[in-house]
Parts: sequence; structure tokens; C-alpha cells
Amino acid sequence: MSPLVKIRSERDQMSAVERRIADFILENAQLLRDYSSQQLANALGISQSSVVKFTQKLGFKGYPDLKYSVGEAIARADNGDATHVATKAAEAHDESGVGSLWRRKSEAEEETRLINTPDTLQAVADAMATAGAKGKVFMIGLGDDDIYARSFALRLSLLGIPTVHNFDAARMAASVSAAGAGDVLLVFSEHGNHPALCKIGRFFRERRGRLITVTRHTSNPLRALADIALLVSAHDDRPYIQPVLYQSALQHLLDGVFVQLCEGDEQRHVQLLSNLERVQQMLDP
Amino acid sequence: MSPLVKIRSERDQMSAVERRIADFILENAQLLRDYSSQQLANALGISQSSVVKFTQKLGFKGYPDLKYSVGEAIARADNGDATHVATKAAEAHDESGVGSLWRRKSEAEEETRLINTPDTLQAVADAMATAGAKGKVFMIGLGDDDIYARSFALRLSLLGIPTVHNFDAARMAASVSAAGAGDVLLVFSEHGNHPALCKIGRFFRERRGRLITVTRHTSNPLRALADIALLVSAHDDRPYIQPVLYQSALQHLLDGVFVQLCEGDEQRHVQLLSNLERVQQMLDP
DNA sequence: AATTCGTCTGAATTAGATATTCCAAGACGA
DNA sequence: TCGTCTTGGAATATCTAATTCAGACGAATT
Repeated sequence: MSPLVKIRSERDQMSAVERRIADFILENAQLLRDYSSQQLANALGISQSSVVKFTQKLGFKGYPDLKYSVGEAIARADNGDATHVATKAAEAHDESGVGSLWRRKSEAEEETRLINTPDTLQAVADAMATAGAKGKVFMIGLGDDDIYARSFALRLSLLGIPTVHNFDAARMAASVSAAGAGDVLLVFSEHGNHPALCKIGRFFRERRGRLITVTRHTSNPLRALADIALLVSAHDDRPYIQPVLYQSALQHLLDGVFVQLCEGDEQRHVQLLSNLERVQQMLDP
Repeated sequence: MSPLVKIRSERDQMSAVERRIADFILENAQLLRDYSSQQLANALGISQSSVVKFTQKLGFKGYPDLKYSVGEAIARADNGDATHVATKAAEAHDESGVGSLWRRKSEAEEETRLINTPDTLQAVADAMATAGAKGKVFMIGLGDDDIYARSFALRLSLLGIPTVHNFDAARMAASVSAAGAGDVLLVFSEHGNHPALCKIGRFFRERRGRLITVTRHTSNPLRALADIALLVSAHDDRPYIQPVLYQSALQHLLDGVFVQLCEGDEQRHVQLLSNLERVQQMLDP
């Protein structure tokens, strides 16, 4: 039972001094944290030993025991709205727009998480894994997208999946020209309407490769071509925030695929770990 | 901030004895309630004074203060679990560790947000802005870090800040060789111990440039050189998660600086907006 | 009315916990 | 190699909590 409830319930059968202690605690529970038994006694003009006896009578081991119990009770009580620590902290900081950024990022990431079902992530991860075993993964993105394509490509490489990343359409075209069944092409394009990329995508599909697109959550020509389409959702009026959100959400999505890839299948998991170990060995000495 | 998060985030730059204390507390937080500083010391085979010093180093008034804070945190957490069954269930439903990833990411990002004060972000943003007016921003990162250096460099360029980004130390050395007062060098190095980067940093400072480092939250030679040090905190046992968290936290940090840069100063804000508009005009038609 | 008993309280004491000081050993740079 | 700095522990000082003991008060009994 909460210590405060206990105190209240016993209050009526207490002596005068005890009742004063009880009342003080009930009214100033949050102050208790900084009071020693002596200070509390002083504040009430009574002796320290009375305070200790009070706590023992109530069934606590001693004064600190009561103190900690009350502290916990308060913590539990005012927890009501502290749902997500991150959100809370972000809101508290909320000065100069930076605080709001964290919230907007969370929102964008969450939206993105919701519009891509776990099944989709799993399907993408499986496609990568298959390509890792029987073929190659090609990856391309232009502009800002190239960075995330590259980052993701590096991660796949670390897992032992043969990955080809190109910065521009011309090189990609060359790389893809000989692709075939068992290969995967991952195209990053925020708006999904870059003609060169669409063309490469179409060609790749004709060669029986699996096409995965990563675009904004709109209907766009690139997405229409895809075997599997990953979608990113992010909105903000401010022109300089917009890309930050898009990139966060995109990164978030890729993180999800990556972990799914690492952990989705037991056998794969083991194999990937040994891969990483070999990489470490090469780098360490 | 939750005392446990705080302990976690500082753990990496603790001495051996301190780390043992940290680990014990993290693993047995609920036991703390019944431990005196002396008992805790005995349990770990260390001296009582070390325990007290540990708590003070972390910013608590003393051992009881820490103990009390941990108690509150646990109480809050317990309650959280009980009340937010829905959230819990949702996370359980997208199984196989992907659910936990989002939480781990949030934690890493939060930690990182906490160890870099708003003042630091502001200082970095100001340094960039000044460099944009009177000099140049140089940026370098090796390995995985290069991606984030590049991404950030692109953003700065969009804002009209002259930015030089290099993928390798040799080119950077060449770029930096003529740097001077008014210039800023931003060095990304997860472990902060790359000799070539330290050397470039030292040289750059001799040329009176401002050196900003971005490293893991440990004490490392690179960070020691810096005018301003940005810190990233991220931990996970799983070798494939670790980099994901590091990169998320890093990205998060850079986002913060970027927004601070965009919104921190009214005049700058207006100017940056018009810049963006011009960029749009060039790309649109 | 005086005595006795029980209860309550505080002063004094003791026990216990926490904080500080000081010193030795090791790490790090010059 | 020699300071210098850092770290951890022993000893100590300070503070806190718990117990003991004695006096005060009141109710019940003779």
C-alpha cells in the first residue's frame, strides 16, 4: 500500500505529535526528499527520536525506509504523462525550434514505420539475402539520395552481400546491363520521377531482376514499376526541415530493413556474425 | 535525466573501478534500495569512498541522492510498463528485434542529445555561420563517417556556406594547408584516434582555424585538440546494431546543429531562406 | 487524595552511514 | 628518468539514524 495512504488511514488514532508529523508529510511529501529526520523534527519543533518512532510505528524499518517509499510513490504518481521518455525530454527542451525538431522527426519516422508493413520489410530483407547468395545487389540514388544508398550499400557489404553502388545513372546502366535473375536493384528516388532511373528500372525488370524502389509516399512512375516498393513519409512547411525529416525517415526505414536482414532468419544470423568477425580480424591488427 | 541513462552514457569514459560500480548498478538497480554505500563497496570489493566519489562525479550530491534518484526512476519505469500495455503489445507484435531497434535508437539519440548542451550546438552553429561569412568550412571523415560528413557538407552548401569535403586524409591535408583564421574544420572520427586526422587537426589549429570534432563520448586524442567537441553516445552488444545506433545518434546530432544554424539567428534565417530559393530556381525549370 | 501503571516525549547516547582528507601507487608526458 | 596528474583506498570527520533512559502527564485503582 502506498505509504501516504497508510499514514492517512492511521492518522485518526495518533497522538498529537504524531499527527503533526503525519500532516506535514501528507502536505509536503515532495519536500521529504531533502529532509533528514533531524530537519523534519526541527521544522515541527519536536525531537528527532519522535520522528523515528513515528516511522517505526507505521511499520517501516526506519526513517529512510519511509522516505524512499514516499519518493517512489510520488514518482509513480506523477508518471501519468511521462509516457515516452524521449518525447518528454524533447518537449521540455523545446526552445528555439530545435526541440520541435525531435518531435517532427519522431513523427516522420513513425509514419514511415506504419506505411511499410513488417511483411514488406521482411520481403526486402529476404530479397537481399537471396541476392547475396545467388547474385548481386545493385544500388543507385541521385542527389541527396546517393548518400543513403551508399551507406546502405556499405552495410550490406559488411554482411558479405556483394553490392554494387553507383553515384550516377550512366555507370549504373553499365553495371546493370548484364544483370539477370537472382539480382536485386534498389533505386532511391525521393520523387520517383527521374526518367533515367525509370528506364534503368524497366530494363532491369526485363532482365528478370527484382526491382525495389524507395520513394516518397506518393504515386509515382518509379514506384509503379517495382516488385517491392518502400515508402517514406515526411512533411514540413519549412524548406530546410523537409529534407532533414525525409532523410531521417529514410534512414529509419533502412535501419529496419537492415536489422530484419540481420535477425530475421536464424541461419542467416549466424552466418552474418561470422562474416563480421572476419571483417574485424582484417581490420584489427 | 534518468540516472540510469546518465550512468550508461558516461560508462565508456570511466576508469575500471568506476565501471564496475556502473555495471553493478545498471544490472541490479532494484537492489540499490537496500544497500548502503559501504555494502555496495563490499559487494564489489572496493572502498566505500570510491562509491561516494563515483556518485559525486556523476553530479549527484552524494550516495543517498543517487540511491533516491534510482529508486524514483525504477518506480516510474514499473508504472510505465503497467499502464502502457498497448504500446508494449504493439512492440511485441513486430517481433524479431526490429521493435526493440526503435527503442534502442531513441535511447541513443536521447543520450546524445543530453550530453551535448544546447550551448554547444549553438556554438557550433555560430562557428559555421561565421565561417560561411568570412572563410570556409572543411570537413572530413573516414570510413563510415565520410557519409555523414558528406551529407552535412551538402546541407551546408545549400545554405550558401562554402564547404570543402574530402574523402581522404591526403586530399584534406592539401585543402587545409592554406587555411587560416576564420576557417572551421569539422573532423568526424568515431574513436577519435586516427593519427592522420589528429595531425591535420593540430596543424589546422596552428593556422588559427577553429577545430570542431565529432567523436564517440570517450576521452580520445582528437577530442582533446578541439575548440568545440561534439559527442555521440550509442551502445549495443550486437556488432551489427552498434553502428546503426552510432549513425542514428550522429545523424540526430547533426540535424540539431543544422536546425540551430537555420533558426538560431533571425538575420541568418532570412538570408538562408533566400539562398534556398535561389537554389530552387536553378533546379526548377 | 495518593499511588500506581502505562504511555508519550525528548535529551542524551550509541551505532551507523556518509563525506572529506590525505597519501601511495600507477599512468602519462616531457 | 623525472615531475605531474590521476586514481583508489585508509583514516578521519561529519552527519544521520536508532536506542536508551528518564521525566511528564493522565487514567485507573485503592
